[in-house]
Amino acid sequence: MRRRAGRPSQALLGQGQITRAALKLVARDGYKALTMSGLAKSLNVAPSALYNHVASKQDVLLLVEDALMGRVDVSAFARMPWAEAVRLWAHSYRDVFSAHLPLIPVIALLPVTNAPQTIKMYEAVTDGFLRAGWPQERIVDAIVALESFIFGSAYDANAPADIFATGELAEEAPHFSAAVSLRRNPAGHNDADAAFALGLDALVAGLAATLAG
Amino acid sequence: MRRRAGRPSQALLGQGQITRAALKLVARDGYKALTMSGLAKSLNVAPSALYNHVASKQDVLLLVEDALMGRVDVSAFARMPWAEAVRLWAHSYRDVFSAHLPLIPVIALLPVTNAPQTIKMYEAVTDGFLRAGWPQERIVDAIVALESFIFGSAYDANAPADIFATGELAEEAPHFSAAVSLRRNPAGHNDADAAFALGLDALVAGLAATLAG
DNA sequence: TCACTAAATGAATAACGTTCATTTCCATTA
DNA sequence: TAATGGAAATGAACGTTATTCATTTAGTGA
Repeated sequence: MRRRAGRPSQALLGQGQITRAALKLVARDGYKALTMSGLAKSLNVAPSALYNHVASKQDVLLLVEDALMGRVDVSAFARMPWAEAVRLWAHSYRDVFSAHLPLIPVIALLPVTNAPQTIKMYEAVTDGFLRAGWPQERIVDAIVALESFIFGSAYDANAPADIFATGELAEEAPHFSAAVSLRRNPAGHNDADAAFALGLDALVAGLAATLAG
Repeated sequence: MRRRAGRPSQALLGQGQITRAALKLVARDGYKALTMSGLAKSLNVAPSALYNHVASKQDVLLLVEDALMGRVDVSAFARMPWAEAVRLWAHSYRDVFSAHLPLIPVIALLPVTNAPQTIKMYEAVTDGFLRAGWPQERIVDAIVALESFIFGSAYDANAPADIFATGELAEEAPHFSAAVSLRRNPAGHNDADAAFALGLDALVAGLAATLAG
């Protein structure tokens, strides 16, 4: 299904073009606007034409997902101690997908086969774990644990500020309501960032202790 | 919008009935089958009749979500030390929503107002944290961090076994591929459970250290 | 020039959530 | 008893959605 090399004219569509158009569409109008019709229109093409290059809309989401994985910064693993590198990677990972929540089920549930950027990222992270002395057989579990936290935190980063407002039922949950109203964080940090930092520090410290023990 | 008390016959629909029917439908045929038409049919009613008791399908999901929150076991907080209670609660929480992935965006993004079971759960958890000596102003962040990990782990629990199969690109990620193939866990535990246990232990230990420090 | 093929088209379909005018049926009031 | 009011059910309709299919277009190689 790859496109031939020597085909100068009439080369309208391709997976690359579709991916770029989808990214642009999502950046401008969000995922609600990422429809096959809208995508086709942005490429000046009929919706059905997309199906010559892509098997389904899921396929489009996979292409977009892999492209975004290339934006996750793994460079810290090559130049920093493990704990600090994990923190920087996790922050970058969360920030990228906070703006792409609908992709999280795709990442979390679909095989990485044929997702080169995704595999590349995992390789860089694995390298960092190996250099830190992690035993091969625990590395994937550790990465999965960190990823689970990151995905959940990406959701949390998009939660409205009043998500824990108890409303009329406040009297039935006095301790929780009090804890919610006392939740105040350092200037410049919103609630989601504080919870993310707290959990990430705990997770990294706990994993380091596991490795040492 | 509450139903009157003395209305014996003709009492066809109500939020309670809708919630129960939706839970039954999902348990039998999954979330793909939870459509307004299917839900109405299971209640022997026209689809439009549902809108007399519910504003939207989102509303139905909210009702289901709150009902499920009642199934999360928080009893350990009343009878066990903090670390062990958190572990049991987290396991129960993950297990409940592993079978209800489509609800995770709903839980993570929508206010808890008018979700009594949800608020009840948070109150029980908050109580447990208070008894363990946590300062009020950190409790919500700690719960949010744990929840983020739990939601992500619920996704992971539904991932196919071959999710990390690198396929044709294995040569470009040798270290990762090796780590994936060495990922083997004790009998009776699948991969997702091992990663969940590893991360949960690390998170709990790390949070305990934060509290102590 | 002629076939072959990749790729675009436009019409069509089924399923979805949702709206709305209308009707039904019960409980209350006159 | 008869009339009234209102909650709730109906069935038809609408606008989107992803996806399919037969058909046409146009460029390439023989």
